[in-house]
Amino acid sequence: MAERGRPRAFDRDEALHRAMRVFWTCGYEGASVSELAQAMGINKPSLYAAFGCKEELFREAIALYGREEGAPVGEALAAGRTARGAIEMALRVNARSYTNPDNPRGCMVVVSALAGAPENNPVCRFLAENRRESEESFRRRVERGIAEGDVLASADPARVAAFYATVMHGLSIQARDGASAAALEKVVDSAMAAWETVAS
Amino acid sequence: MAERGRPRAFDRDEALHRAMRVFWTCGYEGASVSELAQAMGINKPSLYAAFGCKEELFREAIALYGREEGAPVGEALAAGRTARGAIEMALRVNARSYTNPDNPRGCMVVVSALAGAPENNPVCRFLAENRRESEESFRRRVERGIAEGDVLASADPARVAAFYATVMHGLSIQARDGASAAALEKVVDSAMAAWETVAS
DNA sequence: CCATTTATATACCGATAGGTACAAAATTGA
DNA sequence: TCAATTTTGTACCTATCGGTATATAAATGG
Repeated sequence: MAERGRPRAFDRDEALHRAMRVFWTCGYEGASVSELAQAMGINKPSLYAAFGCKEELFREAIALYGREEGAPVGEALAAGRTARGAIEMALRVNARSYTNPDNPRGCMVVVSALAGAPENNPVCRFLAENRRESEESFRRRVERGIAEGDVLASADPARVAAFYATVMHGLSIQARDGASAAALEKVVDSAMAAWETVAS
Repeated sequence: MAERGRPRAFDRDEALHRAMRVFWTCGYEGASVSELAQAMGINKPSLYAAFGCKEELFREAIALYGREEGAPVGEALAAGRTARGAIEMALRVNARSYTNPDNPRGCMVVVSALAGAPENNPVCRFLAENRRESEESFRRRVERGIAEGDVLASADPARVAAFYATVMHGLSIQARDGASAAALEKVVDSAMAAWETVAS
């Protein structure tokens, strides 16, 4: 069970956290491997030995981001007693996260690779798939609301999900552009005002 | 008045159009100067002689984008007889543009440099400023609506502008992720349903 | 026809990109 | 103690990055 060779001298999880912040700040293409290694406090061969390649490191960083910043959103969605309350809480959790002074601005899944060189298309598609899944989770929550009776049976779950996903993604841009937490909360207020019409 | 030396063998405007499409597709960092020159049908020295440097070429491309894709939005804003109608039309014009099969997906100002390497921060800030101006134009249109009596005097123009700017920016992400024109139009329907509450 | 001016294409610049070879160091099992 | 295994740091690889020197070609003014 014990490890055989020379033990790793750095904390893999801590290093991944630091890499995540660099990608979150600079984006996938804007973060160089040298810069990543420096921020992680290791040399490049250690980085490659532990994480494979730049793209694999990025995918692990996104997975970590999902666990740390995305999980509270999923919990809010699940915990809300109505679909409306759940989606509102999910948006508010995001609004706080996007403007948290301890974090880079906006959602890492939105800001780190919206466009890129042709050879990096897999990274862009990976993030797009990630965003699609967020919208899916909104849709499923609306479906659950219909099943539980807190959403009209005539509502179109896909339409509701598309609208609130659009607002959520837009919040990342506003956050990057310097909007305050209070400003984003007001945007959420506005978006929720459409609920009765959107989910009808 | 006549030009003195050897005449330029390419159409500067046509070349700028082609550069714009490359930046729009790949983003600022994802578009290499070699790739740009190839798409423009010229060699790199011609590119540098005509446009200065990569960043200047990008800024000219954004200006061209504003003239071609942005102008109809400004016209829609100005032409609408009410603030509500004007903003709705602006969003619909964008929804069409973002999903136009002849164009790359989404708004070039949103997708081409949301994050980047530290040395490219000026480009990111330039685009952020561009987006801020879009939001400003929404705000001014709401103020005009108050002055003309089609918006309640109690409305908060900044709040209305922030909400619709958020939706507009979110539309770019949805478009990049493959949403259809019809899907984006439905999102606009949903956003407009919030008007009475947001502008009150 | 010739000097001047500007654009062209080729070939190149130093710097950095992502990624790795290699030898020394640090651990384990025997 | 010693072979086997893994990590470490240095130094390096090729390819490409943004950008340019240079010589030639094509125009104008005189």
